[in-house]
Amino acid sequence: MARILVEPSLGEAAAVLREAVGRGDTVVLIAECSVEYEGRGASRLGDGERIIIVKQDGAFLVHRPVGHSPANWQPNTTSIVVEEAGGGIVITATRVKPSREIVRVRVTRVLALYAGRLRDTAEFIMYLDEHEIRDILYENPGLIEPGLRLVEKEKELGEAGYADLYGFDAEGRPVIVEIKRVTAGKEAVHQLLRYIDAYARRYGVRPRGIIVAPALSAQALEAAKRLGLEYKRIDMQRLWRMKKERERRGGRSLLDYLGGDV
Amino acid sequence: MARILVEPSLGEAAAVLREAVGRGDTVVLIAECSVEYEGRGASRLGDGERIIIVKQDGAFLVHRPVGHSPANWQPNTTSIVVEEAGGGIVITATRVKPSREIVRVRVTRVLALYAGRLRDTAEFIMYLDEHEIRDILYENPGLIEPGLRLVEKEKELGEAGYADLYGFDAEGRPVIVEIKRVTAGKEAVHQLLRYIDAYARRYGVRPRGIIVAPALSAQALEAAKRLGLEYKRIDMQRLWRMKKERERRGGRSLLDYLGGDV
DNA sequence: ATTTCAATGTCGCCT
DNA sequence: AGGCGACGTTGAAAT
Repeated sequence: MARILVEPSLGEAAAVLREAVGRGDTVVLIAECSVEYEGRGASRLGDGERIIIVKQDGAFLVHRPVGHSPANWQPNTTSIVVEEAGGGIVITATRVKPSREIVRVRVTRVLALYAGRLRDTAEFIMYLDEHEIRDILYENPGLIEPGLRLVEKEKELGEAGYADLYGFDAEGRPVIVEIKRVTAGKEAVHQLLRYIDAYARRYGVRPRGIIVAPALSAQALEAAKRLGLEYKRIDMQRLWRMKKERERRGGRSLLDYLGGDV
Repeated sequence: MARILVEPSLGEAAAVLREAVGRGDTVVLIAECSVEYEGRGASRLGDGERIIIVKQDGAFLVHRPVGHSPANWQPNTTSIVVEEAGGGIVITATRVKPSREIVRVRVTRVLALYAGRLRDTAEFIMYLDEHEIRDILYENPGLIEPGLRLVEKEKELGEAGYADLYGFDAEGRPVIVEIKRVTAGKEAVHQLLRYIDAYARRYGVRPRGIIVAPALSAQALEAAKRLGLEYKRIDMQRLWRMKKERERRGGRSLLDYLGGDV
């Protein structure tokens, strides 16, 4: 059964907190606290009013009243210990695995507390990540260039890594494609260059290299030009609309909707 | 004044929620909901019990009862709109800035609601980030190599970027150092290579290149060897101890305490 | 278990 | 405002 406390005493809050954590329930605290972290790095955060969350799998979060990301956290906590010490509640979340890391929260006042088991079994579905974009382009090479024939996804190129797409253009020259779903920077250019070089070393032919992205930074464009690499702009919104259209109409090819270029 | 509601009606919750959001207060909802997102990507999440947070700067989070990261979120929301529709509350968090993005939550049942203004003005201090490590190494070049003399931090190398450290070894040869505070991969090797090449082009001398990191992946080590680059392992724990020694802050670290009590 | 790469990455710094 | 690189990045997939 869920428990909700409004401005409880620290002792009361500690008791409910300890029991809930022991049962593996979700706990949400609105509380004044300070936080220390030591592990890969180290941090200190003085007193303030925050949202503290202990999840059912031991995930631990301290959120300040502003900002998207937590001030401190612990992803897969091996142990969460609740103690009363020095007129406050001390919550210690310890993780050992990749490296030993500790988050310690000292709670000095509790404004509100929720403790209970949340039921959430729904499936989370994500659309149009890079993987899906690659698949769409692989099946519709005309979106990149007329006459392009793609023969491989994730082409292995030794220590250089894996090229997103590989194929041959209308004139039979090998083509390597690097896809970015957001504005590409120069690291994308250098990544593509590594693939090109690895390919050239292995096959003795320098392939064309094409960066496919919704945009390319000025410096990256400059670098690409200088290095003989190409850039093909792709409209993600349009790709998204085409995907939805295709799903709605029941599995027709994107090529059916190709008026001109993308 | 803070408001806390326990299993309120949807109308009651909506009213409080709307008012709190309008005032720019923090709102924490424990509620059954479904979530849709469309923007750079798109996602769907069916009904389940979750923690919904609206922060004072408009940051918006939907947390499932497990996992460290939010299922859906909105970092810097331009607008948050609360509506009652179809027997539920619809919260729409819209952002326009980098690209138009919408998160829409349909709340079907509210288990608990907190709304209030949280006061948190404390400073967050982060220790041992890459910047600080660079400074420590700059002042203690012997940690990298005996006889090393460092002359510049963040050495500008044109379009290649900025090398972390630059100096000369005991024999007077130029040295470029790339620092990674976690295990370095091959992108670190290639990054260093870019600096080396840029330096060689500009000064007509090929400098030594040293990757300083707590570890180097096998492939990266292979690549470094082949490319004539060097690797110097650095013990982050030791650096941390040196830093504390240097600052003479007094008081032992959390890890020391934990090491003792286990 | 390690390595690699994408991410609705976010965040901060700097131009 | 845009580019760039770090992050206690996290997370997932592949080796």
